[in-house]
Amino acid sequence: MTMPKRTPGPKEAQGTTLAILAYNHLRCFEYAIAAEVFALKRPGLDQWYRTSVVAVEKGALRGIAGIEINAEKSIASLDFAHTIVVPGWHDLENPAPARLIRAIQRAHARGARLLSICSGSYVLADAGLLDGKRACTHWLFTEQLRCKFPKVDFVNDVLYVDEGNIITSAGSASGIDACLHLVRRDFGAHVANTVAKRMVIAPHRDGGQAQFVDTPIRLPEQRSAHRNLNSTLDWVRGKLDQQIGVAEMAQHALMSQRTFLRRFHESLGTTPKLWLMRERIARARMMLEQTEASVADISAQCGFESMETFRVAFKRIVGVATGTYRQQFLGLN
DNA sequence: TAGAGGTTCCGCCAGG
DNA sequence: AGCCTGGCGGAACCTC
Repeated sequence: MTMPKRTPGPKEAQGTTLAILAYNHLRCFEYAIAAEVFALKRPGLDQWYRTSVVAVEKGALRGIAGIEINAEKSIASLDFAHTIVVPGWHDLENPAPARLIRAIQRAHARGARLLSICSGSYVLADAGLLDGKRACTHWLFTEQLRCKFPKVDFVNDVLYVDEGNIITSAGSASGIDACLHLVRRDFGAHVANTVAKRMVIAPHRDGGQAQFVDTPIRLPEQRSAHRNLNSTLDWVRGKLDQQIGVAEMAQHALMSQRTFLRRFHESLGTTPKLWLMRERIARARMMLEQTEASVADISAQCGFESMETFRVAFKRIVGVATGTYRQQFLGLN
């Protein structure tokens, strides 16, 4: 995943009208991801998205595998949506209808946010909204879309790309990561974690889809290495307040440092240091949201050697300063 | 902001 | 021959 260019924080949730597009040949899994995250009632929360399904074509819509969808709203309602979710488009040779493209362009022009899942980025690229921006799509389609839209910087080593008002996600399930990212932006890490917990998934995955491309079946000894790695990650998570180096992690995983780095990258698509930094920052976000601890205390409890290091790392990864982040979160409640 | 010192990452290569 | 592992060295990065 990439660093968000802009992380406006929970205040952004003031505009919570969200539209999920539905069309014939709809990819139901991606549609269901958005419905599960955004449309499900969250009784414990004061604020949540007001979600509706918007039909691109008239009449009952047919998703893949024979599912029929009767959407309550039409394209005209997109003019009132603060956020529009575009599930995977069914056919890269067959562009989205001009009415939809125009509605999406209008929405973007007035500042609405767009989130695409999988090949949904084709629709956004076709609308010209990704020109000059980084974006991603399913790794199967990356080359095709690069040729079709040379002005778009399609990357294939991430789960999603946050370009502020436009978020594009990679292959199908990475839509979950992108949707949770948006929830995190709007309502904070605690709410995003709660949603993830209810869905029984990890609140945040590191690495990209590169790790899923042509991955061979693991040999028994590799599975054993994978188990060691998981156990080491749990071990590290249990002592985030302490200084841990790659050498110690490798020792715990019963591997040489060099092999540990290889296994780590194969499994998580990132480096131990970067992973550890994100784990520390994730804990810091939770503490900023849920406790009144000082920044100095949080810095120490999250394993940062100095407050300065903590502040710089937090700003780099989250996009805003610690104080601003806390203020924005408290301002929501 | 610059620079020193430490750490991490990765390409290369030899050995099993 | 092909694959995996681990050591080495240098570049890049981080921290103070």
